[in-house]
Amino acid sequence: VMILRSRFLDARRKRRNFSKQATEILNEYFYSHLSNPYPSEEAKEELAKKCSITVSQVSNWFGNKRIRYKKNIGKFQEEANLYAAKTAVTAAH
Amino acid sequence: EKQQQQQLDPNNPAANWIHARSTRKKRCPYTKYQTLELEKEFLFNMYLTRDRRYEVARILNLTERQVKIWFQNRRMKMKKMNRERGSKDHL
DNA sequence: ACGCGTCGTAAATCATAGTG
DNA sequence: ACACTATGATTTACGACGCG
Repeated sequence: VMILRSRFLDARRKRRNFSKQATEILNEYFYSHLSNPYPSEEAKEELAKKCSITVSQVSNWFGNKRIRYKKNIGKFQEEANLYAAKTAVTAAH
Repeated sequence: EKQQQQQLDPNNPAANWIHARSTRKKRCPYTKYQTLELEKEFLFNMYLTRDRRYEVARILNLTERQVKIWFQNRRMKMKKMNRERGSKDHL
């Protein structure tokens, strides 16, 4: 019984990558708030809803993104430019 | 004081959100045995008395501070699990 | 002031998914 | 099939703040 339980709990680590659209939304927020990429609880809830993921998953995503971005800004330069251009177009309306 | 730059420029690392205390101890994963014993203790009681904390720390060769923090983290984990278990418990 | 509580996070690590 | 990398989740360790 304990074995079955532990297997079930370990299954939490079974994961699927987020959808392309979800990643798109998260990246848009991240790069448009690059000076302070810390969404409020409310912002997290909104992002979670738009991405169809949980608030915890949004927190995980930002935690991972911040540290990985910081660790290698160069690697994300292209991505940063892409989203900067995208939000610029959106802002231009 | 530090001066903040703009975020509009992609060339700008835009980094005031770089914390990291240099004095912070590097995370060291606990052994299977340590974790198992801590879990058993947590099952017994979610909150430690000072005496139990001293004993657990001594037996597992951890500092009292590490044990205290482990319990704090464990309670947060339980809270998170309950939160997710409550919103939808199908299966 | 002390000391332990929660909350949010950094950083490292884990485990698996994705890719060439 | 098999390395190797990307990515989401979990695990230690604190800082900030609250309360008795």
